[in-house]
Amino acid sequence: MIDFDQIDKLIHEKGRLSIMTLLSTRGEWAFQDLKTELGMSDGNLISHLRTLGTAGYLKENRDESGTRPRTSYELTAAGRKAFKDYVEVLGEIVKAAQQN
Amino acid sequence: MIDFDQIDKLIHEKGRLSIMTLLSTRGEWAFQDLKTELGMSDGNLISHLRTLGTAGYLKENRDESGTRPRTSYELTAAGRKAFKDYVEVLGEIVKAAQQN
DNA sequence: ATTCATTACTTTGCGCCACAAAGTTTCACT
DNA sequence: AGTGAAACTTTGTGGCGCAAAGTAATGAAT
Repeated sequence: MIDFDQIDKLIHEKGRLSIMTLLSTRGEWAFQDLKTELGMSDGNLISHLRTLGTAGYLKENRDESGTRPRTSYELTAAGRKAFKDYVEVLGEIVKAAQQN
Repeated sequence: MIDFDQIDKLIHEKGRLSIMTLLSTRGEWAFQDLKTELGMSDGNLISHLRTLGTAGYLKENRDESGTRPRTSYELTAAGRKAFKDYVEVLGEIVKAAQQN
């Protein structure tokens, strides 16, 4: 049987799942780009980013050099690993569902 | 891009996802069997079943013939369809994640 | 020069809901 | 008769997703 308990609750949520997926497919994302791409409100987005950051799944890179500060985000090694493990479970579910 | 908005929130939750997966792979499940298999508390399990039932994703079959009542659950056509759609999105995420 | 808009966030607050614990009822066994 | 367990149901609470409003700092318009 699939071990549903090993589903990472931090990742298994629409908002954070979409963030993790984006970050896993492209190296770095600026806050505004994430917001535009995902259509999330500022508050919602930052709270999810903070949750993932606290978990050690991503790190923020604040760029003060330009005229405006720009914060961008990328996955840490731990984040990449956690996402990989999570996706593995998804794969099992997909496989199980196809056998009916 | 993957359309995360089409992720069905009713299904996208550990407890209900595990229920839907079980029901999709085998025809009928009794309450007790689900409980044993998933290791969920009675209250949690029934509340999820109720949520899925209200959504029209499953129907309960109450069997009064035996010495004790036994309620078992199975997916409706709508439930099967919803789960199929949900799994499709999962498949896209898995595919996207493998391309890094 | 000063208002207005926009970027780039942060803080606050509400409302829902996952989950467990406790309650209920019906049967079985001694 | 009394204990125990199966088969649920109800209740309560803590946590969290989400949006709306707030803040600060820059840039454009008049």
